Amino acid sequence: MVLKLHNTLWRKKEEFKPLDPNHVRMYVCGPTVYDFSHIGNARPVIVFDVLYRLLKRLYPKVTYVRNVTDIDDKINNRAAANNETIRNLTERTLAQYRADMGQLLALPPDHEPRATEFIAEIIKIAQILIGKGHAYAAEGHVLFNVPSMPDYGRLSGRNRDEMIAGARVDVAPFKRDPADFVLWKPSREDQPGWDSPWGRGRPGWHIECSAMAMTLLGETFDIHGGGLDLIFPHHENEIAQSCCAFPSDVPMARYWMHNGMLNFGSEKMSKSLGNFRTVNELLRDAPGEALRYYMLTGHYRQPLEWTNEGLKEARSGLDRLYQALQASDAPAAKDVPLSVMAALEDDLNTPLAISHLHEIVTELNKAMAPADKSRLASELRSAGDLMGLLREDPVAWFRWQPAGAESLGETEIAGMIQRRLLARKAKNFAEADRIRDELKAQGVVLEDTAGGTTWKRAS
RNA sequence: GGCCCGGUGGCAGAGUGGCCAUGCAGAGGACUGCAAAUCCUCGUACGUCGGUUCGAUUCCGGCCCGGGCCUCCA
Repeated sequence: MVLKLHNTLWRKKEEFKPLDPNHVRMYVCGPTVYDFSHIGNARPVIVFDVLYRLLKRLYPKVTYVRNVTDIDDKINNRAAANNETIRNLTERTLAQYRADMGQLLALPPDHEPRATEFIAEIIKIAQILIGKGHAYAAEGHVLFNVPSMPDYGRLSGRNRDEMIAGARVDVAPFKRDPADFVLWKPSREDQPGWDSPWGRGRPGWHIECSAMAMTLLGETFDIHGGGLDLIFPHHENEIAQSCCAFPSDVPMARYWMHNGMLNFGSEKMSKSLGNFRTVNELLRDAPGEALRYYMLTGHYRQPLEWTNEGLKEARSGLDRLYQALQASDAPAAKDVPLSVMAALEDDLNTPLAISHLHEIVTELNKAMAPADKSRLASELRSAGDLMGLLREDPVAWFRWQPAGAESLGETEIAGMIQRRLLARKAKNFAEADRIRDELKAQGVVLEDTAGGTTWKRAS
């Protein structure tokens, strides 16, 4: 099998061939740290985490970079509104982001560079671009001159004239061309800024990614990922900056991958529309793994509708997998089942991969021989590993409750189960059922099995 | 207005030129003191109108509907 990925550059799937088979390099646009991440923000994190895990399995070395934007006007405004320092806001938000993404079982990237640590490189690239005639300084700004790049618009498939025709943004008087965009802009005294050849200022939005990717991954690398909504202008402009500064026949990255949007009420979930649920609040409704599973039940390029019912279904689906896993504690197999591998290698078809997980479960549930059970359980764990699923202890999975929940303690439950056992032995089923009902009212469900009585918390 | 995506059974969501997705929910059955879990069975799914074809949900075209980008956005 070969890995096939959808490349936005040509809008089709193609075989993945790394520039260096011994070292795959991937860059994904990360968060602007000024507020809680909503579940839509988590989609690329989860999707590219699966890709990262897959690449690590297929290649000897993978370097995954996900940046942190810690210089931005939204940050400035929020810090002022909160009456806290910018540093405090960005540190606090980043810590929250890392905690949330960890709950979603996303591996930390190899590097999480911050824009503010790459100011020197940003200035350097701006200077190179000016030197090559692709950018110019004007009134304390440095602007990228779009007409200087003949094939600008290749990624997003739009040309300059269309953009200007549809542009709803005011054109600053110092722009030579309406499509020109900012590489560097001046800062007022009360705004964060760094000294530069053009005076005290700060970087524009797009250039930080060019600077960080170039520094950590090189002038060209394999995969650049992010949300569909970043194709234009963000990624288009990254390509413009990087390609004009460091000419190459590779448009910055060989493979440009974009995840679809999460919908909430059949509209794109977004901060500006206000129709979002933060990861943090959702973690009070369900385990992070359920959020992750839900995300992977849709193909990453398709829109995915986010609903409370959907989250419940995701939990039920995982319940089935964990239920089956209780048949054997055999460790993960070395090899991932072919069906699952093939699905993931086909442009990360996670919904198909999950359906194969369920097929393995059906087989496992039917298996009688212990050898078959342990083989299938270890296959299931192995496939789960590749997708960042099923690492929890099944018993713990079924006893999950939100942090800080006040409910019946385990010793109390054990005591009641003991009393019920005695009642059952005495054939006092009325009393036994009374205890069952009492526990059920507390959200505890009992299961009588051949091996004894176990309990779960109802979801 | 320009440029892109989509419309699959009650719901979610893959996929394919002719045969099975898968899960959740529902119905019936097996098992069970009860329950849970599990297994088995079931529901004539592919927006619409044409075209290509021996055959189309799958390919092509028109139409209708929905969404995204063009402005900060994952």
